[in-house]
Amino acid sequence: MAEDPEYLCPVDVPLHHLGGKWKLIVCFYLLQRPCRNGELRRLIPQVRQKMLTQQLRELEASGLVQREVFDQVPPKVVYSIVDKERAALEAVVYPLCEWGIDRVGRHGGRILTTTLPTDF
Amino acid sequence: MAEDPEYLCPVDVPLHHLGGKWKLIVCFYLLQRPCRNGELRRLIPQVRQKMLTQQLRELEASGLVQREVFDQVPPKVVYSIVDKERAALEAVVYPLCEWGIDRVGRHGGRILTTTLPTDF
DNA sequence: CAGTATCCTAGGGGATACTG
DNA sequence: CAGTATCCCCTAGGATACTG
Repeated sequence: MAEDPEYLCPVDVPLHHLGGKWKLIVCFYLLQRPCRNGELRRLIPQVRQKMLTQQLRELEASGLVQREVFDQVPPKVVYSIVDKERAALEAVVYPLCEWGIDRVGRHGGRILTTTLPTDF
Repeated sequence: MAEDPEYLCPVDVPLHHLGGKWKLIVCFYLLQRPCRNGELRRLIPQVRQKMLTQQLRELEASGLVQREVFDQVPPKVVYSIVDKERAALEAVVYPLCEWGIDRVGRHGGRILTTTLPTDF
């Protein structure tokens, strides 16, 4: 995540910005709608708070996710996809989703969550 | 890489099969044309032989890459994308490439290799 | 040429506890 | 609620050497 890094080839770029263990999953959910910290934790039960925070910060540093703090008690923080990056991000995440769905169809496996519950 | 794994969400699937440090990069080059072991090593100078072999084996296990051995001296081994998976793989790798190229255009950075030299 | 076989370490990431 | 702060483990992956 250096200033002006050199990438070996084009796919190297997304690898640097989305390569974390949880980043794509977080983006998958945030693309559906903005989420609070606790929502993301419930959507991704296996992730630890530390990791979630870290990955969110890195996505923020990449300019893909924005963090909005509401100054109130109890605290409220909402994460969302940066508007300007949404289209580009969708163009990369959706094909990944389709590949995933297509693949389990042809090779087996089970996908637990495809869409995000609206009232989560 | 279990038999019939459970995936949290659709992007989780590509994460499991393409999530290695070098897999996407290897696929990027193999999508252009079949390559020998040594070619891949020269194309990806940072990768260690051990890692290259390991990632290739995992791609093979995922049914994405096939390994052809020519029984001759000196040995010749050619890796290539499995025909049936090519279209699906392209549908996911190309958008990643475009995102990469688009992103360095808008945010800075330098991509060293975009296309593979034909006579490599 | 195309790999194994060892050895080893950095840091990614888990668990638990605490705070504004 | 939304996080830090520690501690610690483990394994992905690096370095080096050897082989059919």
